[in-house]
Amino acid sequence: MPPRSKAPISRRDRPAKPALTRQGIVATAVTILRAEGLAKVTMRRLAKELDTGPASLYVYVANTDELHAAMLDELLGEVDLDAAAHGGDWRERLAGVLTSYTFMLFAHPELARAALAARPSGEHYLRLLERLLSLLDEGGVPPAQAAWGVDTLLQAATATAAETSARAQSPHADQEWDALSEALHGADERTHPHLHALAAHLLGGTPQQRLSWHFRMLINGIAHTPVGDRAEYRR
Amino acid sequence: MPPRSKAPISRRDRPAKPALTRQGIVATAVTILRAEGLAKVTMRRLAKELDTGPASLYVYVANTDELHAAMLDELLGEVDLDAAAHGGDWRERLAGVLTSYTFMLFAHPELARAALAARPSGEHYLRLLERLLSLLDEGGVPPAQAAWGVDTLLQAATATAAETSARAQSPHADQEWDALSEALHGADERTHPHLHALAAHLLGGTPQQRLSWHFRMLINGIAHTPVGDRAEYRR
DNA sequence: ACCTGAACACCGTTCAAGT
DNA sequence: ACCTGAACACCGTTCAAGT
Repeated sequence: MPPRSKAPISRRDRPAKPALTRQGIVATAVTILRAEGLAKVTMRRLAKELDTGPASLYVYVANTDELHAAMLDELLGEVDLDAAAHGGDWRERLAGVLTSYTFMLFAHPELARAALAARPSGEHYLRLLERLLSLLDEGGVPPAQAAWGVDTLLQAATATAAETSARAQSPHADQEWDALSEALHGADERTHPHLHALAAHLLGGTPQQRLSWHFRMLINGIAHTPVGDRAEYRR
Repeated sequence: MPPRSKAPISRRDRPAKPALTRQGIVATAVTILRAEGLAKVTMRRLAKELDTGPASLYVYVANTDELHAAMLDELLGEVDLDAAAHGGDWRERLAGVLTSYTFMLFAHPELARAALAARPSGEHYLRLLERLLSLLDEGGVPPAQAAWGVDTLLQAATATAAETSARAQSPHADQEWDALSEALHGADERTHPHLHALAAHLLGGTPQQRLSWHFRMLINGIAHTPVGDRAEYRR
């Protein structure tokens, strides 16, 4: 508890200004994120919201990247760790948790990009890791593979959200996708035979279908690829 | 060839200012990137380098993200498409190309983050896609799996570079990694049994070992996971 | 130790006006 | 059509000085 304030009475006409805390800063940042998006969560704006100057924030937060990581951990609290728990096998439940994680990032998409730069290390992140590891353990996946595997699972989910978000956001992103689509459909059969033949497959499928295949594919790969120096492939 | 200039002679004391072109803009951007990093590649700085105002660039480039994508395609020309071609099987050669791609991004790490937001669609990108598809075809991977698979392979490589880059860059990044390391090693055995047991595995391995396993794992997964609505897992 | 005002050194993008 | 000066509306971070 802080000592009783010695501030002069002349401060009386403002509502009691709450003391700055790391928690309060992060909570306010998340509020702005939900209401106006990550672009508006700047040190200056945050300071204004907290009725102080930007310099004051640096007592509690090292820099913008660290702030983003802390915000992500806060949001990780929303992830449903028991998604698809209804009697499916471990793989379905694992995919369910990952899908819940991905959808959370879809809802706050700009944060996904930031998440690749600065991974969170807060309690919600640890809880998520623990849950993923327990599901892999349940499936009998060897510990070394499981440990490296969770990293790749979260990376895939985060990167997918980061990609999808960017496209959904800017009005220019559509044009870029069109450019790729046109390039693939117009691929020269002689110089790029595979692109030419697979254009439809490359661009096909709904985001949901591709995400679902992606998780299944990773789970298969993780379960069947031993850690070790020598390259070992199945079959 | 442009028409002979009608500019008045009074312009004589400057070295002939080259006409703006998209190619020239991207080339200059890459030069600044190599010399000073992506943070210095701003519209204003680029304009100054090209002896014009920032507004002029918007005739050729829609926005900063699009510029980044074009720069990445330029750098993609450096990727060795025949890496590890010395008689290894298709999987080793595939991993070799992906490693070459990843190392290129390690050298220009900030661009990797940007690459997730705006995928390139230039000739070098198409060449890379074509090569990856041909190797998967050589391995007999079914077309639908190969098409979705290349996306995940490039995503994994790009995301890995984006993560690694951020850590290598900021002086604060070390502290963040330490925070995660400490959190994992200090995980409570009762509440987080798997984290506690696997802390060493989670943090272990060299980046090279993990990357190599990652690619092997993906190749296994892609080769053995059929596309389809029903969840199908091996074994 | 914690907090702050002010400053430093910049940004991306738009738009009306020119050629 | 292409190009531009100027403006709009901002940034992150540091630091000396205060309490």
